[in-house]
Amino acid sequence: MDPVYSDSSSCDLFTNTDDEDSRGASPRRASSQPEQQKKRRRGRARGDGTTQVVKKNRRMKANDRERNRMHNLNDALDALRGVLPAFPDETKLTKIETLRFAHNYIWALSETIRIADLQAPLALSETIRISDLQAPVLLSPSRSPDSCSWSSSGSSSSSSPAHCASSPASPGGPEDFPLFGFRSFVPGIY
DNA sequence: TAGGCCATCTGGTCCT
DNA sequence: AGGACCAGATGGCCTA
Repeated sequence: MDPVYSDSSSCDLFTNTDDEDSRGASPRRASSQPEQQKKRRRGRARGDGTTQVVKKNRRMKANDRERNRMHNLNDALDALRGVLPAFPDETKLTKIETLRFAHNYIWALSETIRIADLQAPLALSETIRISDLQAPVLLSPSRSPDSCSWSSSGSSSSSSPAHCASSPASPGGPEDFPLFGFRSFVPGIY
């Protein structure tokens, strides 16, 4: 039953060398495999002794690579957390929260730029607050994604951030930029 | 204790 | 053939 060799030795190689599996964003997986085929076969791939050893070796190498890959992914996520506004309570954003928050944040910034462009002379000297924005930037203090709601008034233009966002009213406050204060959620980004 | 999040293992698929 | 990517499964940890 249990997962085979959980072989601890693993964790030592964080050597992120060659990084980035770069190869860019190749649109893999273009082929949409039939749903049914998604069933995984968990059966023992039986084999004779020698091939088993070879397979085990291959598996261990693949596990290492996969571990590294996930570590790289987590590093990237950490880097993303690093450039996002920090939360006062300094609790670490979860992965999904990080992605959603980044999504909202980018949207808010681009919206700020857009508005600044519209009212050019004024905007330069004035900080635009998220609450000034038309689109919903809704931040929920709780973690439950359910608490999200679209308060989008007036289908304002640009691409909606598909998110929930900010403490509704609560004008002023420490949040000239409310995004700093709470977590935001996107019920379903896409 | 249930539920959420996470790390890891694993096998399948695609690409080089 | 081997590596990258992906998604399902599993188990551990933590919190309400």
